[in-house]
Amino acid sequence: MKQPPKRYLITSALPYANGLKHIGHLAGAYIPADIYARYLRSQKRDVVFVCGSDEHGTAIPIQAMKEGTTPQAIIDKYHQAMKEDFASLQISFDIYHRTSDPLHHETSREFFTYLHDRGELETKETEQYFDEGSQTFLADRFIKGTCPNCKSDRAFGDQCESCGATLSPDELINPVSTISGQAPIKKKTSHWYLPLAKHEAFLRDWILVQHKDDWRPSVVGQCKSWIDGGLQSRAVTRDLNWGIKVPLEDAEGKVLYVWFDAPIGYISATKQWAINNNKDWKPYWYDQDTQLVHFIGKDNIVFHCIIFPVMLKLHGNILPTNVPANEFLNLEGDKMSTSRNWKLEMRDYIDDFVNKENGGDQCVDMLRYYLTQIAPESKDSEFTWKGFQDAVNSELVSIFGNYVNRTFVLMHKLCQGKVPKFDNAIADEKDIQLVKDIADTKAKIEVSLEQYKFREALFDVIDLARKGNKYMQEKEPWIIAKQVADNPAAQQLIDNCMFNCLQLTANLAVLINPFLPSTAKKMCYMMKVVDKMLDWENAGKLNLLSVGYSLREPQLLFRKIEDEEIAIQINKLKSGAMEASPKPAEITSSEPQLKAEIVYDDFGKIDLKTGVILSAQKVPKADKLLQLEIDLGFEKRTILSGIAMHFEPEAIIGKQVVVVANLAPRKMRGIDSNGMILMAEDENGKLHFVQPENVIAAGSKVS
RNA sequence: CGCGAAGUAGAGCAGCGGUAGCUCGUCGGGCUCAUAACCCGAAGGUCGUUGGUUCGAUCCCAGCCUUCGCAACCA
Repeated sequence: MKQPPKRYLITSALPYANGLKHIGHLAGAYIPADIYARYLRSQKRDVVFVCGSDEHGTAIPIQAMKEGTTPQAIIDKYHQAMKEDFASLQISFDIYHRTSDPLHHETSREFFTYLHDRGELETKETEQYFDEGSQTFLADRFIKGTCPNCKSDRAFGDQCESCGATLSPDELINPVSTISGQAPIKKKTSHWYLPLAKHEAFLRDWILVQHKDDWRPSVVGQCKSWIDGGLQSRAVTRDLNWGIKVPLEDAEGKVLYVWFDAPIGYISATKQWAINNNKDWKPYWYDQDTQLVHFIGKDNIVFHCIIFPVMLKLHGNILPTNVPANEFLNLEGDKMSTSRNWKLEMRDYIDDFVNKENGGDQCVDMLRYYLTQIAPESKDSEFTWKGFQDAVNSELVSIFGNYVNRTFVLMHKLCQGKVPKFDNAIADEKDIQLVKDIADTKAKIEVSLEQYKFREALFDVIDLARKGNKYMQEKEPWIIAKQVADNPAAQQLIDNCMFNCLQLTANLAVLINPFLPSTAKKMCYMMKVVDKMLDWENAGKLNLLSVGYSLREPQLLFRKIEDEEIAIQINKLKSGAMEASPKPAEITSSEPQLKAEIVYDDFGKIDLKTGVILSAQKVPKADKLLQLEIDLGFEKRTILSGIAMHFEPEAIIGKQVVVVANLAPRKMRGIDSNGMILMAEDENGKLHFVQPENVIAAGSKVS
């Protein structure tokens, strides 16, 4: 067995301060990290658990524009809100910092300067859109235009809002600055880049060889994919006036790119924590005997496994020991989405459950329980309200809560509310087995947690309660109680059983503590023991409650979730999504989406001809494209059409079509396309050929 | 298209070369200390698909299909 490391540094992904976070974030990066941190603390390990708000980047000023306020107001608002939500859900950060803090700015600038001075960064000059009105370079998101794909005018420099296509600013037709409304000009700008390719050998060895077996397969797999795909240099600066100023003389108007400064936030958070607690932060980032673990979602793998480690290596820091990235959590059968309002925010749950009269800490633990139980550790998983109800009612309440409750009730009834004596002389196999089960469970949980298998570990805790229920059922002390009047010696059988049941209850408190801290606390209260009993080393012991010690009356650990409650939630989710989704029928009726009026001459420029499809085949390396051979009567030509998703190549041979015959040739996927086929799209997005009513000669004029 | 991950009972997952397991749900029985609960039992799967390697494959190999993801807002 390896020696445990001297200290642990645990990080959760820095949440971006442009909105509230949902339960997917919670399940992916915060609850697992919190469980891990609490587990290590209960073992008295040296552990620091850091997080904070990520407050730079283009999206913050955009959110400010949306809300009609300043970027500073936005980050203040969301930083505060997120901090509160995490506290409500008892995520036990040792510090929740923020990247707008001066200490972080200073740390990031030092980091950049360190790499820059050692020549680890390169500069490149590129042309980017520049808005003369506001005298700023435009981030992708600040450029609006017509989508080359669907012709909608709701396209931005990064993505089309209408068809969802990923775009680059250069692809936009008629780009316009969203700041000034003017057309932007191209202007040269230079930026600093991190040349990742130089570190390929290091990454290969470190990830694909050294961590081949102890990192999650999906993490290693993705890294391999990126490394094999060729590592591109990545810009570490941007032209923006929101962020950390680049600490160089000739860098006016440039800031560090948000992904560069955000992970450094882990370091500055550690520094701030050290200041607050009079500690030294350096060993946590420089001493090889520190275990650094990043808890993130799968979308963040590239930053935490490739880019940030390269930065850390160049800067002389330690590298992460593991990056247990989680997959995604879906909600009631669909992906979570802010724009479609299909989501459950942490705040919603807090308001609807935790802050309700029958809520409180038990509801925090219920959510922590369910989210851990369905954590998307190896593949995407799904949150459903019915699943939440089932998990709480049939596992937390019926198995765990009920075990504790029946133990307490019985102890008060049959043992005068005191911890009875255990007589070894009459111990039987079942007693021995129970003791063994406790020790085994502890060992099993330790193994699971060391491997970041939280779901399995939690299952084993509940399973131990299940075994407790079974033990009690088999011992039937309530039956034996009826014999005591005739045979006083039988009381010892009851005492033995209740002694074990009570010690098991104490053990359950220790084991459940990392997962459901409030529940563990409540159990301590009932057992009249101090929180120190929850130290991990106490798991497996059978003397946690002393003989003769009188315990409190039981209180229920969890309440049931009623059908109405989940019905309300499901309704809320669905009606929220309805409001967010634009109703297609209304749009078409209220604002007929017509383009600007044209004159006949404009139309006359278009030469439409009928044609017949002679052959069709899929274009390699393209999802949507079919390569068509069209007979136009006077000539045959090759036309590419983006209809592969709708038609099988074989099925459309011989079809009549209408072709824009004088469209300028355009190269797609290396093949020249000479014209365009007219298609009609129905309300379902399905495509239909536009064709003459009867079969007519190829090459006929259409007007 | 390519790359990564995943496809096992109604749901959620485990197994990863030797005649399919767990939890929840369903059905039946038992019990009654307990938040109408707990305990026991049963039903339910041609382990995505097609080939191959093997004495033997859910597990190894190859092809295919489906789902999710794939670098600059996003766990």
